[in-house]
Amino acid sequence: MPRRTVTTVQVATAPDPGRRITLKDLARLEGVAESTVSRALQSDPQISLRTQQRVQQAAQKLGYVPNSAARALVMRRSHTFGLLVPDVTDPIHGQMAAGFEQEASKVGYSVIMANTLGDPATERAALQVFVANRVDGLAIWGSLQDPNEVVTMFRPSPVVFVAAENPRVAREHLDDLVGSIRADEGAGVEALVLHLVEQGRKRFVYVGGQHAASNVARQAAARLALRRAGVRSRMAVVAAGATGWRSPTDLVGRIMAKSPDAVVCYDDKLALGLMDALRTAGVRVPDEVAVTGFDDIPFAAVSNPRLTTVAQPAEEMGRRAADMLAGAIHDKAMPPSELMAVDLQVRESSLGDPRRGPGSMEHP
Amino acid sequence: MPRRTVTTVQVATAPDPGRRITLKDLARLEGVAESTVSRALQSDPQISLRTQQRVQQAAQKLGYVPNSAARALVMRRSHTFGLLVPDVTDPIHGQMAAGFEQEASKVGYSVIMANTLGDPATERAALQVFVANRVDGLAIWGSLQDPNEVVTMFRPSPVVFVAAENPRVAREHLDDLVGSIRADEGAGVEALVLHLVEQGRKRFVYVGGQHAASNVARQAAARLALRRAGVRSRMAVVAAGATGWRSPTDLVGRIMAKSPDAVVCYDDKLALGLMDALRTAGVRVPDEVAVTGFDDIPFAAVSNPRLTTVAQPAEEMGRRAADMLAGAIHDKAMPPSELMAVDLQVRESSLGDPRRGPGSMEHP
DNA sequence: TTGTAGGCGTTATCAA
DNA sequence: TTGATAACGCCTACAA
Repeated sequence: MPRRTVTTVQVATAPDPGRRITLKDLARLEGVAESTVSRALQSDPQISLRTQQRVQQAAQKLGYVPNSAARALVMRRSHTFGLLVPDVTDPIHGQMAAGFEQEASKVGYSVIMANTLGDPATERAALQVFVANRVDGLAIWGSLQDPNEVVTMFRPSPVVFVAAENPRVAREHLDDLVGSIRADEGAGVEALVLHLVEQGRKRFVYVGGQHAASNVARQAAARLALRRAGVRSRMAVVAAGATGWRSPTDLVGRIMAKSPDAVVCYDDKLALGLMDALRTAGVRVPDEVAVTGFDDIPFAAVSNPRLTTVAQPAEEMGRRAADMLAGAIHDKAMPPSELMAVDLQVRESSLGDPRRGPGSMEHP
Repeated sequence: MPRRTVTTVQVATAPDPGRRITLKDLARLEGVAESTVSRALQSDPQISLRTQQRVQQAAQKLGYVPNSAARALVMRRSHTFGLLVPDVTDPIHGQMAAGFEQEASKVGYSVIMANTLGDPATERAALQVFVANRVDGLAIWGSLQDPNEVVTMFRPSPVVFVAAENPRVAREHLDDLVGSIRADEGAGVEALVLHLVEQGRKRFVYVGGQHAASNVARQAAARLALRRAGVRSRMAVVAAGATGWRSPTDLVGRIMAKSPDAVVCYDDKLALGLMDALRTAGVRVPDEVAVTGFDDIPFAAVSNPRLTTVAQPAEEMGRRAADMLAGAIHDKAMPPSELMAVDLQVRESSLGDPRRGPGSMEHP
């Protein structure tokens, strides 16, 4: 390769290669004090406009990026939120995480995310990491831990429990550093059950998921709604355990043993998997049994048959969580609880009257 | 409430309420030097076992958690990875994120996550946050930015591009701070096309997604495979744009205008949405047209008909990304590129020979 | 309008 | 085996 005349601009006091430029470097290079640089970068009006511009331009040119660890240390603010979810693989958690991250970054916070995978030890470890990082706020979707402990652990940072139908959160009204954001599961399940009853369904099976708290809530709500609707026959309950993603073939037997005409599932994943298993078993949905879900993940709208479900505004809930945290940090207080409206999505999987034979919906 | 005898252990020099206990507090309380505490907590063998235990117990009891900002500052290590994904709402990205986070935390790193939502400005902002946080490594799924710039920006921290069929990444072989993890899309698409051809399919339409690079790659691979398989008729291409989640009804017309008997979709989301739209339009899958996806998200296995697709090991790819970063930090070098095997999942949506009328699969 | 100095909570290098 | 002490990079009184 031929030699060329190269004009290399050697920076005066070139910092170690690989070392990132610091505020001090900038100060030295511009011949001003560190504090001046710091203030100039914050556009502090007590610094002359000329200096501000000069410094800012230099910073720009040299690619200066403030070190947030240093800043966090002195400001006692990490500008970071923690986010604890059971499993981002689940679309509903993904949506929540996306909404949370989006809003957080909009209001100036970055987010450290952790998956618990339903493991208490993992969750404890994650919480530890969050305090080590001195997160300014924490959002938890379906904690396994005792909320009291968590809040105490993070005091004085605010904590918001999302989708927490956890009675402990609601009841104990800890202090104004705890918030909770819930979807109105009761109303959702009631609307769902009413719809099914209107369609002539009578023999209900509830298929439970693994999330203890909200599972219990939905199940209880279903039972209550049935009583209110005047359905006399007892609702059967089948536990799905930790399965619930792919076809839960083994469930079909247990469910069909109850000879139901409506199967209310804990969530959409479970319902979609179940519909697949039912198809394999030769059980027609909705003609023989109606199947419903909860969440309204995107796939519920395109399954065959399309899934009747209760839409939970997961993304919005994530956004609100971030907002609440930011608000709490600013105002030093938080609304203890927020209830989000849910929305019944009636689709093919629950339509048609079982008494009148095959439903009117086509789903070739 | 009756008064009770309460035994309150008043800590000697109680720190400000709300202030977290520091190493200095611990030192004062235990009557030793800060450095001793620091070493004791690290189980430094040059500290007597007795002191180690004493300090560790005190730390435990007082709930001391080291401040990672302070540590990061002095260690010049944040023990943090950055993760940039287009959209965690997408199961395939969620899986990748989950795998990445899981492995990262296993090897001692926490992860700051950012969604770009396909917006270049958002991506730039996120990258800025990552350098501000001095992440020790960065994983990017499908960057919009110029890889060169990104790597320069983060030097000397390693960067790995995941699922990057980005020619710039592959070609330029920047330095040993860049890695790339790709699924073998070419092989996957080829297997897929061959399977379709074997089933007697002849008239192909490729439906493209929005991710420029890998979309082009899959499309080219499909065309090549067809040629190799000796199919003479030209493969038509339809662009799906940014839609692709819910039923892309408008696509159906454009696709069916080509009167295909096989529709190869960019990914599963698109394929599942399309199958729904086809059903609405009265087009039978797979009898009239076969439909295939890419990714093998969980829902592909339970759709009706179940979706033939190419399984991409997203979670594993996420884990490998974290491993590569950790390895690179340790060894100061990185494998430039890693190719992961994909796996053709033949399911109902592509079965049956269109020449022999309705396929043998039932999907009521 | 700008500079000086102290400290945020750790780790690491010296001495003792 | 343990203690002082100086960084790490930044912010903010307080001086000048």
